[in-house]
Amino acid sequence: MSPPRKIGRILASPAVGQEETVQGWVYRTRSSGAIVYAVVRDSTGIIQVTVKKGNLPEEEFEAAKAAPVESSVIVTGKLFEDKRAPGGFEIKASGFKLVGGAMPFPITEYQSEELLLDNRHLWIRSREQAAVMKVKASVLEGARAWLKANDFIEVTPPILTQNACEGGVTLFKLKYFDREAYLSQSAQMYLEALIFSLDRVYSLTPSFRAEKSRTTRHLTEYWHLELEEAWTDNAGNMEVQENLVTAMVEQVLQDRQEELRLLGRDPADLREVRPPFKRVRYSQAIEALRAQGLDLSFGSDLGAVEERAFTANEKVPVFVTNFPKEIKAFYMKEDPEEPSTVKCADMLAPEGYGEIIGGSERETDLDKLVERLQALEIPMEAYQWYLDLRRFGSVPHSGFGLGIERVVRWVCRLEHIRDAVPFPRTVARCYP
RNA sequence: GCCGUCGUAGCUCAGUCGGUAGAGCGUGUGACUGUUAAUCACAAGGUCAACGGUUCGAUCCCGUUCGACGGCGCCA
Repeated sequence: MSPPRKIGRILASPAVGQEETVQGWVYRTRSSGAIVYAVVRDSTGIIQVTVKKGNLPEEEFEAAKAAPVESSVIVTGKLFEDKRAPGGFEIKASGFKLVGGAMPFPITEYQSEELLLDNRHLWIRSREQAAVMKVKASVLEGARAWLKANDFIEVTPPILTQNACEGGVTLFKLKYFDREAYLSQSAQMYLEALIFSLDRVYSLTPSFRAEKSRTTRHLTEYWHLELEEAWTDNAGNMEVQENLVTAMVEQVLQDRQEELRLLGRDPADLREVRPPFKRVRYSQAIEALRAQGLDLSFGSDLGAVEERAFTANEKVPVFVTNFPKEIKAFYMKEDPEEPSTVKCADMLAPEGYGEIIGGSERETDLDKLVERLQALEIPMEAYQWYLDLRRFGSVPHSGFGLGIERVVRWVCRLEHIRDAVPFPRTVARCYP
């Protein structure tokens, strides 16, 4: 016997008059005396089940009448087309089996953000949350498919580390037996080591940042797609970035248009995402923003306000390149054509969603690296293995890190990044 | 780290110019054979975040603490 059809399948190819079985959860019930209307949901959709007294055993009718929201049920009955039913079809129940009852569901009509976050383990049953998770799966699928097709090898760097990759960024410290260690905030240095045997590598790992950031684009734990390739300069790496992001978006467009619409994102917006993306030098960006009336000088970083102003009217991501050396990480390569800047690129999502990728060509000169580390007063002991990479057959190489949830936030038009992950970890929340 | 807003029923909120509190939703009971976040009737449900101060009297005024949310900086 074949398994019962999912609701989405039943609605996509309705077999009117045929008996169907639905395994799902009570989404909503209404009762009108001897008729109970139970809207049932599963992972694919919702359908109305009409339960009439007399059409099924008395105790099953009573069970349907009393079933609270989110009770799990198995319903059997024939499918009918009916304009009065939400979605246009309904199942007239000949059987209604209560599998698991439910307490009064804490999430009802109007709810505060706090309650929804406290009850995240239940809130993820909502259609919006489910849609986001499906889009995210397609983003990851699209990324992996493109990377495989382009000869990037997935590697598995450690999460426990003793390296503070970017100096300034705060780390989660933990006890590692009788020593200290940190949760990784970036796999970059490990990926740099791996290119010497594998050439083109990437990793998909959680990254952890103990930043006390209260914003709509920061998580303390997020999924980080990092990539490193040997024999490539910053310009070549930017092509990888725009092609990869385009592939992610294309996969979403292929699989998840219905979910996008549910979330309020018009798929047509995303069809405009194609390489090449616009490239703007930092100095030009500053000028353009000044022309808009913003008060900026060369050397100040682009903040949230500036990023928003710069990309508000874009439909496609934009690269900003050649940031001043002082405001960027120690491992970024100086640009010989403009030595006050480094060969780096930030990819900014359109519509003001902000940075989704930070990438650069890496400094290969050992002395310059040491100099930068000293200037920033970064303790050198933990970096000896990293400096070794410049001592043994150093090659030009470039790479970047991409925040998966930031991409999902943009693609799904989410107000807050925490909705791009089922159980968000932020500065104020580590539960549930 | 900085700035701001909020905490009253299970939930969303109103309210008390300082005299111990109300609505809607949800829940319970009953009615209803075509509902669309159904409707109608009745009922239960409160240490007004915690602690301290002022006061005859504080949920309300003042202070402290805790919690939550929003924004900045920093980043992906």
